[in-house]
Amino acid sequence: MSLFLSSYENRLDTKGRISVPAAFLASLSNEQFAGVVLYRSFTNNCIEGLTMSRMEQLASATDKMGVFDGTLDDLSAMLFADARPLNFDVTGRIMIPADLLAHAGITDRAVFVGRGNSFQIWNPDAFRRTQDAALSRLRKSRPDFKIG
Amino acid sequence: MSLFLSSYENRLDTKGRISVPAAFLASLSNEQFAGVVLYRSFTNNCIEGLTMSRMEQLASATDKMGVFDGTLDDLSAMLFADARPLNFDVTGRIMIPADLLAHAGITDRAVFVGRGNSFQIWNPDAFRRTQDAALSRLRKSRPDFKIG
DNA sequence: ATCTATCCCATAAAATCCCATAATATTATT
DNA sequence: AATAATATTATGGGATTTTATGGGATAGAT
Repeated sequence: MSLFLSSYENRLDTKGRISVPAAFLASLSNEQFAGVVLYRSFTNNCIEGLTMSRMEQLASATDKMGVFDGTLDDLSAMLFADARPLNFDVTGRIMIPADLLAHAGITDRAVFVGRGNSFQIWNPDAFRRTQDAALSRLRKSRPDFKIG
Repeated sequence: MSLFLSSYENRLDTKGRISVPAAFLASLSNEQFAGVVLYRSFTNNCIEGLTMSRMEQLASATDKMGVFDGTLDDLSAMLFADARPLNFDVTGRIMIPADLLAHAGITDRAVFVGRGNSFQIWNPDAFRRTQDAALSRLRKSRPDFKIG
């Protein structure tokens, strides 16, 4: 599966539609379901996004674990109940449900944020704030960190 | 995987394109993704470059966590959000996004600097300065280390 | 009938293709 | 070793395609 990388800011039109970035569409092109699955993040004021096949992976993972782990069971129950499968239209746009937009504080613009195997959708200002906070946290905790 | 070695200074054209050095293209020729992944260096005023397969390694390493609670390591979250996958054009050029150029202070020329498994892209003057500084640091710490 | 979602098409901006040419390096020839 | 011939690499620019976005028309639900 190809990764979700980078961040793309797009606009919601008057009908509430927003273009899924072309790079993300490419990552989703070999999925059988022509769309994405969205749900409210449990930890942030943002929307979480997954592919349908990843959703299915989660289902089979909880099948095995759920009986032994109460917390996991609660979480997955919540996730499945909350999840919204959304089809792309012909030009690759989706309509994000109003309650998700409200949860993320999104009105007219939104950022699609790559997270590797998943992605998030943020209010642009909120995202910038969180990124800055994460960066200074990183600099404080590992001032000498190296990548690669 | 073959290494990124040596440094090559190239010019950005009016459209913002720059040729990836032929030696680096050769190092990337057996990658499935015909391009590179760039991101702002967190520690220097330069751009970091990786192969896509290296990015995928990182993704599978972080895949274990964060499936349910959305928690990723700050570092990998930053990386995924910041990483720019850039395809080569037919002649082996890329377009470096404007914000990366700004971060590295690059206008019309840039140096591709080999770093073994990764590489960096620098403003030529800034690179020379850091190289000189590193060299004199080395000479100070080991007074018997002589070149030329 | 009114709202809402989806299809369909239009358009502007930006990215990419494709070909041409300049610069450099490499090889062959004397 | 010097020079010519050739291949490789870097760069420039017009033409084409992709991408994000806007909006009218159609169909289905309430």
